[in-house]
Amino acid sequence: MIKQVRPNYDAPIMEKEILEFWDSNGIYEKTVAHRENGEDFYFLDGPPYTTGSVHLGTALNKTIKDVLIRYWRMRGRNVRDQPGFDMHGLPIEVQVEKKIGVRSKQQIEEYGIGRFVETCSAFAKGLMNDMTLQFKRLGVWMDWNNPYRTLDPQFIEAAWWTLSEAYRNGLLVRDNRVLTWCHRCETALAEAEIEYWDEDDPSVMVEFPVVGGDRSLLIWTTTPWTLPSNMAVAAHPEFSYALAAMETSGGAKKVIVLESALAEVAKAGGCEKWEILDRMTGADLEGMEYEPPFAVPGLEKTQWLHKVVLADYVEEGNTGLVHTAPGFGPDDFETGKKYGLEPFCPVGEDGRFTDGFPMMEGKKVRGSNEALLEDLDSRGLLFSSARLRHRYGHCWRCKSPIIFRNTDQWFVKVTDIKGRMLDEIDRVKWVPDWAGSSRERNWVEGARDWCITRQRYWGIPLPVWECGCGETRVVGSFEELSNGDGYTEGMDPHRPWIDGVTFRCECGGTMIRVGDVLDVWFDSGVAGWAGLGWPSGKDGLERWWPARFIVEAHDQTRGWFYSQLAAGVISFDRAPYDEVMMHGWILDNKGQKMSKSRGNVVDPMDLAKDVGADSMRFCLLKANAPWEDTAFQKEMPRNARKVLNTYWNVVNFASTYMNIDGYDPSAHTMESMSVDFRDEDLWMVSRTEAMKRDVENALESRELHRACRSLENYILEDLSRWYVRLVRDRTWAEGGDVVADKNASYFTLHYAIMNAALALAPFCPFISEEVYGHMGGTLESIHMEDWPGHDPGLINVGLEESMAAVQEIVEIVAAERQKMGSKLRWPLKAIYVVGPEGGKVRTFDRVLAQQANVKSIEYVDAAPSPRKDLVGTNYASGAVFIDFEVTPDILAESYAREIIRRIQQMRKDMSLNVEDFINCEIDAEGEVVELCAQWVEHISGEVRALNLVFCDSPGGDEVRSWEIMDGEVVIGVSKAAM
RNA sequence: GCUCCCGUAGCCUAGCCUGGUUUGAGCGUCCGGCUGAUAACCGGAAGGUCACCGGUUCAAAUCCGGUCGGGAGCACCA
Repeated sequence: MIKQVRPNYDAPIMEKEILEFWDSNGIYEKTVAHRENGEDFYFLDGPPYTTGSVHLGTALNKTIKDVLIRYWRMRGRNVRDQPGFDMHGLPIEVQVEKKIGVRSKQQIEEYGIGRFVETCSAFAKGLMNDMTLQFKRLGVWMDWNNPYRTLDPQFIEAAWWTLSEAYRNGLLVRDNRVLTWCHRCETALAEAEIEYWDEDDPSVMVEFPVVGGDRSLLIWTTTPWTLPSNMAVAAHPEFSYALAAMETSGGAKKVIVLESALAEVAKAGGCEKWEILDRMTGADLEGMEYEPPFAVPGLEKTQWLHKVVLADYVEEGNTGLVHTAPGFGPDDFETGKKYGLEPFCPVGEDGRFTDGFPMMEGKKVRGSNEALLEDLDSRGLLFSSARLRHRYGHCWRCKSPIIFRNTDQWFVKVTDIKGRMLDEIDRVKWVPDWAGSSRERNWVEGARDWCITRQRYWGIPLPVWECGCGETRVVGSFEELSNGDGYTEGMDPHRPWIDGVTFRCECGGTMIRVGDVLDVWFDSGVAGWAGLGWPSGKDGLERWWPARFIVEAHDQTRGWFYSQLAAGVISFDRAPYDEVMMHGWILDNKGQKMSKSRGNVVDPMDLAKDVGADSMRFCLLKANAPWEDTAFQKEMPRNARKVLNTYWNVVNFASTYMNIDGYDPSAHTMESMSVDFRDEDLWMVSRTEAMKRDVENALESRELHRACRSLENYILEDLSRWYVRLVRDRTWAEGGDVVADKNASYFTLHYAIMNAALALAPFCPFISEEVYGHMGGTLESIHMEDWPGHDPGLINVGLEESMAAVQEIVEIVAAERQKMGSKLRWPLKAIYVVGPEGGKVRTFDRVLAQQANVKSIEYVDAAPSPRKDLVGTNYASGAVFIDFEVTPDILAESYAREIIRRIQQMRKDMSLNVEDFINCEIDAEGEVVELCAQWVEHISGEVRALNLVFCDSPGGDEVRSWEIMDGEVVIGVSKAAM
């Protein structure tokens, strides 16, 4: 049976009720169970980092997932929809540090690693719960009671297993390299963890006096603090260098620099003239020995120490001679290796000088710049000193400037499996195609070995144990771990507890775990099997793996798309997904990234509170192609709400009258109604089938914006603005002879509303549920329904063309009326449709007459002869002539309709029910009364008046004076006693 | 320097793959209308060098090449 919906679309309240309905009736669980025999479909959720609050981008992300999952369920699939959360890592650690008031690793260790890790864990879980509530409010249906969490022991075991596979295949190695380092977090950082912005730094040229000569090599640097670690000077073998004599502010100098840089160098040194004394190539300089800028006591003298070496990365800028500190520069490190220079790195993990450089021991490196420069200056070695603004890297979490440092780290040898990864990119389906063929491919081609170790606490512990004898063991399961000393059943595998587990080495020594934890980017890379309980159980993997579909924002090209690809190739020699969809970001209205510091953040929860989650979802989806970034405009949610509100109004209209007439949708079928359909009903059915076809095609091609636009167009144009307008009269017709015709319109209206609800269900799960429940849906929830496939046999192109022509003529008539000052309420005498297209229009004769409000329509081959009151207009496939002559009959009908309109307004103002009867008394000028005489019966019928009389002083419950066509009319209305 | 995406009205965009009426919508603005869906709704008007230049073609917003601008990523940043 049909239940009337509440008159106003109050989405926030309605949605809360639906959430409550879902919750207390276990609708989600029942829907999942409903499909348990369907085809298995492994959807894999990319785990959001537990920040505690869902931003618009995350909302879009989960909305896309929810839409597709609901759609697949409607298509009968048994979708695995476990959500995930990324819960380890530096971001949580940094927040916890702030919370408990510590600022360094040393303080954390004093606080106790165990306490610290437990705090991180509890903190992350709390944030996860906050986010879960927000996702639920947005209508996202996932298995919220059973998320995979990267902090779970089972998840950790899966990561260990993957690393042990990597080790077994020679893809996990320890290496000594120069890497980006955060001195505050005291850990290595990956390139992805570095944020760049401008920083003011020294820009200095320093003289390195050549041993046994009167000249100096001139180098340029922006990091004076690396000078104590200088071990060589690099020159390009083919560049041309010059020995030049200069008269500088610091006195007469002889320097060796790149010849082409002489002018710049001289300018920096405050000298206008110079003389070139000699020329040489870089190769000629090789082996030239110089005095290091700082005396470093412990530095072992080797063959190439403090000599000019050759390197072809040297560029033709600055002095052309590059200060080389193998402990602090990736290139320097490589050069050092080539020349047998052991990296000298007198800087600790905390970014302070060690006793390796006693002069500055204990001082922060960047803070030592000035003192070092002063020292150089006092010795006459500072050739020039300036400041430079340049892009500099910073730690993504604590914003400290990063430094380069030479350390031991563990690497996944991505460079060894690059070929396989690229093959897999080709095999996987990417949406859009270029996300894979260009973007992901481009990233993988340029990828370097992946440094997966971090010197921190809150993360998956590196499962590597080492013995002093050089023996290494990589643990791949808890079962293997249980063989260790110090293992206890059910122990938390996090630090510090895991650090207490040791293994007996074959040499008799003790194997101790390497203290590092994993880069959090590695965590989520193994989600595809970690969530399935692998490796401790294999059923899940065999049943579900690999993931059929994943979808994330484009930043995951180098994040999750990549980490999964690498982990998948390592573990299973394939990409762990079949289809990857990429989506864009939600930016602010100017196209800038939303961020707290910019103060331009829009909170999805506010939108849900304001216009409802359905409107929020709909506006995000319809705004743009999913893979494009969207500049969020504040009117977007309001516009989306307008679409849903219009739909709601249609349902309100339909449910009101169907309810009054006791219409039972289950008593009719398309077949049984077929004899009663009017052509406009068949037109509406045709439009409905086309809409379903379009929405389905768009869902299959992941063009969700097109699906939304089809729905919007259907609801606004076809259903609301046209069909409802057409069927109004039929809806309130009364009497036995109109029942069949009315039922045909009800059936069609109901069919349209229900199909719209079904097609809308994945996108706007709340309003569709509410409508379904009120319009006689037979299942407990619309989300258990099957997808409403379309019937091509019901699509009638000819009928649609006819209707389009009629709509066009109605628009023309309306436009011409406006020009002529003729209200739609006043009937027109006639219109003439000229041209061969008349036949098309004729199908909808009645519709045209009614909607344009014309008394007569004539189809003619040629334009009628011109006369007064006849106006002609051309349209797409013909012409229309409108006869604006006002006859007494037309004037009478116009008056009648004006009066009807006023009485209806009064009924409404009096809050009468649609079914109530009234009595009317009307006072008007004699001429008007005369004209209306023949219309009294019609007026009475339209306004449900039992008695309608003209008199001099009208009375009633409500009396009002109106101005109609320059004359005064007084109308009195009373509710009639029944 | 390299790669990718984007550029259509004041704003946000459709159309581009697959060339073909006068480039469509929405928002905003102005004017009007309608109203037994009504704290709604509808119509009309103004507003476009389809970023620019060149090419292919009978025909280019659409295909090709280049330029400029915006964004993202890579490399570099001693």
